[in-house]
Amino acid sequence: MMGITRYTRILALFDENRPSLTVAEMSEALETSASTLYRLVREMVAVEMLESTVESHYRLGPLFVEYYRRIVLTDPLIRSGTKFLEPLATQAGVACTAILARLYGKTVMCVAEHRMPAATFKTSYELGRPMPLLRGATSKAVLSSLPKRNITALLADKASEETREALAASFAAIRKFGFCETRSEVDRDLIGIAAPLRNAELGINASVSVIIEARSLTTETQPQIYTAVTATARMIEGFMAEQLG
Amino acid sequence: MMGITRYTRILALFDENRPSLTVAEMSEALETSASTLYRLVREMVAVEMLESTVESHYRLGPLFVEYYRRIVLTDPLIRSGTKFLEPLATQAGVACTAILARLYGKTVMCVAEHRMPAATFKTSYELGRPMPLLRGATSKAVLSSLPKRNITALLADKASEETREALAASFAAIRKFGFCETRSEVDRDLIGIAAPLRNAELGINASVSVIIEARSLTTETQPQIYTAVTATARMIEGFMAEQLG
DNA sequence: ACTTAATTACCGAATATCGATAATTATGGC
DNA sequence: GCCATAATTATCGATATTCGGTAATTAAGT
Repeated sequence: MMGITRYTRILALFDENRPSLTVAEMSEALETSASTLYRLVREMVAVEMLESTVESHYRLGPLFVEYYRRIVLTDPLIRSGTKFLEPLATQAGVACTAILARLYGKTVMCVAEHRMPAATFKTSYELGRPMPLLRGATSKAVLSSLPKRNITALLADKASEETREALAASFAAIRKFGFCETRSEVDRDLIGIAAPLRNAELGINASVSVIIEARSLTTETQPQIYTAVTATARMIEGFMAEQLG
Repeated sequence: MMGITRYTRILALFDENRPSLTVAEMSEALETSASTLYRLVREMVAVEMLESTVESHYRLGPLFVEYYRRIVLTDPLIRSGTKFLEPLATQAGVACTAILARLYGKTVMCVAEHRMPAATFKTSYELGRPMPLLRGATSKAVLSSLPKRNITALLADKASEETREALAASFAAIRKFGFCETRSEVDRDLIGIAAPLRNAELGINASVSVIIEARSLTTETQPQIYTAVTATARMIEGFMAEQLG
């Protein structure tokens, strides 16, 4: 075993379906001696990546809440964009969830969201959940504004020649119209409408989107939603630029 | 250098005042060779604890957003309690911030909050920020419901003999009345009103509080606030107990 | 394209890790 | 509160990894 993966292998065991584990369970899952795991777990508890709880189980610890807070306080996109999500949802004029997502290394992730009480449907885009790169308006809008070489690097192992060309065409369309709309690409009967958002100086490639039910999109609501999304994107970009100082 | 602290020392450099650093800056701050730091940073970028950004700076990465999500989805307290914060704030009937905090190892930390739009004042209790153990209604309420031996262990190195006795008395009072009220102990001219909250089977020791401005607490508003806080605590405990299955 | 800075590769000495076993400390049941 | 049992920590030698200096490579800015 080597490096930081000693620890991240352990962390990866904890998720929605497995909120807590014993050392014996980790030992089994990772095929590593209990002796070693007790030592690693002890280190992780000391730095609060894990916490010891009842019945010799361990859980994720407060370090993650603390560093999430640090990200919220320091990330230029989150700082500039979060406050516009509620107004965007209102302006859209239909039951929707407004989200802010960004490219983070090789994944697109939702970093802030505002769910209207009326938006009762369930979306896959959830705060902190890594999303597919090539499906959904949110992801496509992010990629569309990337320099070509970054796109090729990202897609190198992901897409065939033809899908790559299809994607290039759709990215060109997004750049032309200023937004992207997809239907049922991520969740059945849901539509995503997203506008790209970037700041080259800060190295941020992102998008702002609204997710609505397919039946909410009519010739009447359409223009209002498109305008709201693209206008919000420009606004957030403006605020990010101000933050440079 | 040894163990996990190799990595956490680096993470600790990132905060509100230092959103991003170069390897040279880390090298300076940690008195470690750039050669070593480049290797460690590379590992951390690979697991998304850090992300590489413009001008050879590095930032905190998406792993923390992802694991924060996992905590939100799995922590019994957060799952049971968050939805009661908004009703609590409304029931309190004055401009307030409602928070859910818990003992996490050796620190009390706010794990969920609901700020009323009318609550314009600034509080030190913020999501993810470690709080002092011995000051403020929120922390005291958490400690008051702890078994005596745990309290002594926690206070071992923190308090003198006399403060320990004073604390023991205040904890007894909290247990008797079911809630705790402090004034200007954490933030000047702010009052915290907190009720303890625990579930022994889940090993959770927590509290639910409202923070208000001192002038909001009158003989008229008082009973309503006390009732709302203590009733909410009972309710959340009930929901946590249900989650055991 | 060219210059400079950033990042990775390489390598020997020093150090930490692994995991089996033994010792200690919590924990749960009376 | 005491005892049995499980959980956790300590020990230790062989082995693998880390450190950091320097060289090679890659990326960035002009």
